[in-house]
Amino acid sequence: MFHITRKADYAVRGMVHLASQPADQITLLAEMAMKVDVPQALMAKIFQHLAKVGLVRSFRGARGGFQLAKPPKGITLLDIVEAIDGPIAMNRCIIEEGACGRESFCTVHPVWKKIQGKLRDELRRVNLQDLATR
Amino acid sequence: MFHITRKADYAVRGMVHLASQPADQITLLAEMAMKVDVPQALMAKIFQHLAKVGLVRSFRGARGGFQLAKPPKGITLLDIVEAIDGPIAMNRCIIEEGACGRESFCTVHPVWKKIQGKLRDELRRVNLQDLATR
DNA sequence: TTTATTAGGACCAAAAAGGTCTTAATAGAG
DNA sequence: CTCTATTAAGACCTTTTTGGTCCTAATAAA
Repeated sequence: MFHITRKADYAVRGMVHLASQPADQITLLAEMAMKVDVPQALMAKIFQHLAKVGLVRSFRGARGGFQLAKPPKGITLLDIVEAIDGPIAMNRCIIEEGACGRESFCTVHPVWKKIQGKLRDELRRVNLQDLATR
Repeated sequence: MFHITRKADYAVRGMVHLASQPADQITLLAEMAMKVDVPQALMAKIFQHLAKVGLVRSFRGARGGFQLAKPPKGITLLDIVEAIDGPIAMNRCIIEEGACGRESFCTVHPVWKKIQGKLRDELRRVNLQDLATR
């Protein structure tokens, strides 16, 4: 239908929550999941991945949890959404090189490309500081 | 992953093809499907639907086929994509009213709304005349 | 009446989305 | 050193969506 996935939405929710906490605080997965209304096991998956790509830091063991890896201002909606959903593309043909075979003459191709550029720009313009509720 | 569906892509291809033909010509489904490299049975489904929503006219029986229902300039990418994929929405919460329960306080909600507005504007800005190869 | 062609709907397979569960690793507290 | 709290990793599952086929009916022209 054309929208970000629920996982990406959940990721954004969680990140906004982290951004709303004191910068050096380590937040429990359980608490975060509960606060933003996401199944904890799924939130775990999502944040494991965000940790792997370097958007958050994770700490294991007792007193463990998550915190932002950068100041909120340095993390954009685009970062989060693409970390979870993969690169934003208006159409398959833009990412899967040669998957279409019509690029050479297709008049729509460059249009998709341009629009997707603008969309990414918009998402890049919004950062976690803008979204934090503190 | 965040892109229009293949059906929407196929629809656009077909519509561009129609726009590239003389205005009053009736184009065979089989020809159109072949020319733009789409399975004919699927193309049939897609154009049946485009006919139902009034973007194309269809003619049954011998010498039947399809033609645009309006001048190419009056049909936009947004028209076609939304006819097939449904309304464009950055996030579920924007269309499925009350499906989220967080709208009242969610700081991201209005952001999704704004960005999706811009995206729709961009898609509305491109019409079939721009895309026709004639 | 025959033939060409779209309409409609049932049906199906593959992929993606959304989510759970189990086990391992690890860090801190006693 | 051991126990406990907590994330990591990955297997696994269910539901929904996507992409597609096929058959039968309607219809228009020759």
